[in-house]
Amino acid sequence: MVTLYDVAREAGVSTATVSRVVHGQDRVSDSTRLRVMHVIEQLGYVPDGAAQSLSRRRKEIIGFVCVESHGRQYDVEAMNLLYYDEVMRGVGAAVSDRGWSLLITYVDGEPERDFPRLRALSGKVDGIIIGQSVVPAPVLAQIADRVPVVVIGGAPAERAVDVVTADNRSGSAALVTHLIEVHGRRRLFCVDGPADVSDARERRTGVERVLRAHPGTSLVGSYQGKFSVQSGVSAGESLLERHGDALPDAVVAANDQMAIGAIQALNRAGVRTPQDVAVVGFDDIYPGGLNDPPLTTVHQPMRLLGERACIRLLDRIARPELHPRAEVLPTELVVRSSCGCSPDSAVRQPVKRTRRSRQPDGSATGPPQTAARRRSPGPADVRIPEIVS
Amino acid sequence: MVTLYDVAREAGVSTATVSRVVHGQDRVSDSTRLRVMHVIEQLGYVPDGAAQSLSRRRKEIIGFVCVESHGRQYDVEAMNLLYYDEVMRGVGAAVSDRGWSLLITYVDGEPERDFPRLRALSGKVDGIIIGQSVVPAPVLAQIADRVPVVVIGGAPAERAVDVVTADNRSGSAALVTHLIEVHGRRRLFCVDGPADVSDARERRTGVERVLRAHPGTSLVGSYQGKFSVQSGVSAGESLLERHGDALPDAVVAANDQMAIGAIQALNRAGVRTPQDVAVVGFDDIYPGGLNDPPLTTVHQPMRLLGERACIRLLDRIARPELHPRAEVLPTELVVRSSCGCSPDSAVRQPVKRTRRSRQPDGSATGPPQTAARRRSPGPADVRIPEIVS
DNA sequence: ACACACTATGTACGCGCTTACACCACCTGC
DNA sequence: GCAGGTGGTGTAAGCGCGTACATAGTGTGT
Repeated sequence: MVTLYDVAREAGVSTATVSRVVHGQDRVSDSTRLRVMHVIEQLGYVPDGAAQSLSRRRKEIIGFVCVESHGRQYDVEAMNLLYYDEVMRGVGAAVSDRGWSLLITYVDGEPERDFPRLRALSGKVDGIIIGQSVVPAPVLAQIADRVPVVVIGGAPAERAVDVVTADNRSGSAALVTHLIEVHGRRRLFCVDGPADVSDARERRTGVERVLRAHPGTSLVGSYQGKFSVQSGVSAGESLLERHGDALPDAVVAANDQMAIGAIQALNRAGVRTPQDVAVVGFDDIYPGGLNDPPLTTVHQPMRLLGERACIRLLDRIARPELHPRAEVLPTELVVRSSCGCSPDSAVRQPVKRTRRSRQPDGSATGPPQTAARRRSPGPADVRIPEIVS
Repeated sequence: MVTLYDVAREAGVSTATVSRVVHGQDRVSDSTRLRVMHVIEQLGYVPDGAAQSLSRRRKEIIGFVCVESHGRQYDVEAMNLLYYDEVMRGVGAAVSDRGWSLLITYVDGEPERDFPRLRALSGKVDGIIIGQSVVPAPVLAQIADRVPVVVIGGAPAERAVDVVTADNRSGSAALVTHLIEVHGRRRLFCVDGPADVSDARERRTGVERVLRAHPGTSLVGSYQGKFSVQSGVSAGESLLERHGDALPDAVVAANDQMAIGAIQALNRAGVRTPQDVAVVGFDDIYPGGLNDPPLTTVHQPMRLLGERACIRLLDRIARPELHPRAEVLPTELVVRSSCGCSPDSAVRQPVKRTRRSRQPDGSATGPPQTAARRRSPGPADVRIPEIVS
């Protein structure tokens, strides 16, 4: 292994000078610089990351905690992972823009294993990004006590850590408004997410609010799923069993996976989507557009979520005295066919904030600049046309 | 920040003893151990990763290089990433089983940016896993000169680095054999992958070998795509344009994305799959099963690929004197409907090695034990039934 | 009673790098 | 001619941890 000392000796300078050349900030005479650079090239010197971290007292690494459904359930749950993959890419992009690195840790929901893992992680990074409800709150608190933590998803004012989340409530409200006002749907069925996931609760709240504002509409029933395709299938079966005689005219699932599962179950029973029952999802994962029928859903800006979380985290690392904040990112309504719209009228429509949530620090965070700047061009900016259902 | 010294002072012992307690390997008296552990708990001590790495002369981190299509093309290419996400999860699982960590680096094909990034990466990890053709060979060679490197994918005997790959040739051969023998297809069209990706070349070779063995069959034409959905659409359009008067009866795409794209293009022109033209893919990415019609394809064991690559890498790190080897993992034929089979007869069938490839070290590597052990239960083990086309 | 083995613990150095500080040579202005 | 810069470079003290080696303490056999 080639070290700084080897380079220094070979170039006839001190280690300090080599270090200065490597980082190019301090003044070094041109002749010395050239000589040192030549030796570096020739010897193939690459600085040791561990030594740099130790010396700088900063590792320039951030940790990302990923959920991992192990073993048997893996295939069934596969799509659940799509969400985190997307977020991670956002984090990855933001991180490498700044020359930092990304350390991944997988947890599988087994506290015996997960806690030591996260604990060890906190000694290897300068900050951690984690999905909401990936680990229990007390564990999170212990970790957050050691290094800055940003939580992705969840209700804005939830915790004493930074939160970056999508505007779940407005998103599902927009979706239900579309079902009611454009397609005249009246009798809804909710496929909810797990009770301990506040994203899921927020989405349900959005539904209820719209229902309350529209006389003549009602919630026929609901089913609590687990965000998996399989639980969507179960939801569909439960729906058929309990309300087979008087089906609702729309199913609102708390995520795309469950919507896809529900469509499959209905389909098998001869109930057609969207003719008999409209079905909508949430998140806008990739396969949703490939589904038959293509899924109408709410786009959650997963990549941006990751980017913002990363930026927020780096900010906290640079200035630890800052108070935790929440940042709520806008969503988009993605109209495809499973709501009853014709395939031709596929559009994406930005969802406006229905109501500003209170922030932990009392301020109301608007959409960050990058939201608009980074949003992909094209369909997103198309105005919503007259939709013929 | 709480250090080893703080713990030692507080517990009234030396740092050596604390270190021994933390790692639990050397003998320490029970009373001392308990006292130290209590102090550790109380102070919330977590060892500093950088210091450990430096001191041990081993970072216990492995690097994974991920491709990242930036900007505009992002949405279109999205599915391309599914492959690496899956592989990465395999690597992640193997890595954390052993208590090591995973450091992710994204490259975007811009050598100016990529090379310094990889160079820096090599100073932060003990070894690197990278997809074939992610970076040019010379760059790879430079990196491999510094730390052990395992390449995922590619022809077995390709390089002076370790390779872990799926049996592309046998896989595509099995697919084409199925099309010919079960469905009586005779006139094929190939949608190839990029010329510099040897996975793609291998698949094409598999097709040709089967064609040669079956008199009366022929290759009507081919199109060179880029592995993206969009290029699959282009392939379909090109096919219609050039062979519209006498369509082939089957399209063999080098990956699922292009197969999906081709189906879309054919569909728009009123050509039905599989009635008019059968279309098959390769890889078995998740959305393929959701496609309309569900895609017949070859399952590439992406997760296992990641696991094996990781194990191989750790082996190389532990014993650097080992020679590079290639490991070829078996594939499975996944029969769904796009080949012409009925939806009910969906099966997965292990693909046997058609011919052993020569290995760099002269040995012929059979499927590793874990291949069979880890393969998910259920459909994979079902015998292939009589298929009615 | 003494040499020896064995266990429990402490001392101190090195891992490779950064950086505060010291130093030297040379220049400027009075 | 000399104080006071200023630019270029070297010296050396850590950063937090692991561990080889030294040491103290406690048996064991003769």
